[in-house]
Amino acid sequence: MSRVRTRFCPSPTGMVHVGLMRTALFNWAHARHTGGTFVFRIEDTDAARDSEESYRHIVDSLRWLGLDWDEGPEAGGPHGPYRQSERHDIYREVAAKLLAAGHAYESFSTNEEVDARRRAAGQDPKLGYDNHDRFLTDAQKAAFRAEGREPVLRLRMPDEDLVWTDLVRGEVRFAAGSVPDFVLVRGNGAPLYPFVNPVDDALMEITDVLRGEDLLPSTPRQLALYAALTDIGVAQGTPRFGHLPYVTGEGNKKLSKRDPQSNLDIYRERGFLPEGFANYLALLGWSIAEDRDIFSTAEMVEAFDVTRVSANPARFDLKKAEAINATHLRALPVEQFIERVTPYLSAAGLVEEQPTAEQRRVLEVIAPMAQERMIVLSEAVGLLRFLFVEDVDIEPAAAEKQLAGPEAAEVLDAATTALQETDWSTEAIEQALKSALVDGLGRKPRQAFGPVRVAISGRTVSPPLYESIELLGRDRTLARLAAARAVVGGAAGPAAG
RNA sequence: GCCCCCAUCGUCUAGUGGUCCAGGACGCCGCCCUUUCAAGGCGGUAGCACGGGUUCGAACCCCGUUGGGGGCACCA
Repeated sequence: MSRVRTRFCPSPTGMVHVGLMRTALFNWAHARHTGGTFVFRIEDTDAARDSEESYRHIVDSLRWLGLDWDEGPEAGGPHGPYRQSERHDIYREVAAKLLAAGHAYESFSTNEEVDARRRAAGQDPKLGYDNHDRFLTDAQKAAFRAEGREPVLRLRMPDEDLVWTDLVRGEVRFAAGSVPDFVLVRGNGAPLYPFVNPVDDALMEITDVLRGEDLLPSTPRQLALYAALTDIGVAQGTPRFGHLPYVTGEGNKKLSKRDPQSNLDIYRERGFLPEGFANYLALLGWSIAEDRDIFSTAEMVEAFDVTRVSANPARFDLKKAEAINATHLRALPVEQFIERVTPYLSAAGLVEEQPTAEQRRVLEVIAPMAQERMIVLSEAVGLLRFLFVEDVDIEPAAAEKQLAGPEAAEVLDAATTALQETDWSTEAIEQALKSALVDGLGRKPRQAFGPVRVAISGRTVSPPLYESIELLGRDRTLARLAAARAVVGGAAGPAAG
């Protein structure tokens, strides 16, 4: 068997859909697993909707996920150009051959005429084109042209069942006659997707076509086209097809472009790790083993087998995606974690783009503790802000929960006293607070440390307390205790005095 | 309407005739740990859509029903 060649051929319109990236991932993994070639092609035959911006966006998304292509835009290759907008001469030539060989014919019927004929025959107009123009005489064609009509080019469908063995679904069969002759080229000469897609696949010698289930009903037409292309020497044969299950959203509907959940960018922006997101995407229809669902992209490549892809639609489950990502996040070496989190902190104005030595020091200490409290990178901003600002804004909900009543005042006062005197090390701070609050005041740990945590971080969730206080330094810590003390109100304590 | 695809816990899946009174993960619930919240550890909840076959034996094979989804353009 020849080397596997897969392709990813999006049309650059609008945003990047997670389902699209799942398709890219599976094609890529299949090529990599088999030691084959991954081809990237741009299907920009619709000038009205395609945009350069969208093209850049797709390229950027592929790179983010780590999906590299062997042939395609910016990589070149022996079968270029890899943008359909630059291949019109090829399509024109192939169309002419198909017409000359009798596989295609000129069709002049308008939709209205087809409709009328269906109705007249007592049939449902939804049946579509009726192959009426298959055997038009030259005189008839000339007459239509004289009327000013421009024919479309249609493929003559074979008179036999169209069957293939789908890589993920097994045998699929469409009965002879159930698919009408379809349009290859418009009246104005513009080639259409059902034509150019197989032509390019044939010319680029694609052996395995993995695509969305939505394209499954068009496969019989492609099979017929392939047969014709093979006959005229444009194709070497018909590729294998594998139809990947839908990615669905809430309910069971296919995740639409309009659903915000379908936009890859929101995951990138929230700080999903590419390897974490790819891991989750892979789980949408594929599994690596019975008892495991965390794996690297390299491990996926090692184990991927298209044949084992599920035919069931897969619901996009944000919770699970987050859990998978959190696992990858925690597994990151600290250095890497810092590197990845820094752009988020810097964008929020908390650290320099190149963190200063002091910022760097703080990050190195806090990173391991922050890492296991986060799901996505962007959460670092909220979690670590208190370490990089002078004064902290206390979240209203946190204040309400921990800074109300005389108990809170007592705790803050005692903590202030204790921290004024102690040595400034994690251990000393721990000792000072424990003896002042737990032993001295007789508070349960959660009541003792809750108010202090809110005072210093402004939130009820923060990295571990003693380490945080140490990093903050005595001055800022005392100032924040005082500020929190003012929020609590009531009897003046030592800090307010 | 026609054609096609799909059918195991709420969700994603493992399972390819016996080792399955169905395994894992997410979620949810409980417990432990504990300096809040997490994380981590332990445990629990919950499923083979239905009906017929085939077979000594069916989650697995066949047929049907029901349910869900998708496609039926001179869009891609």
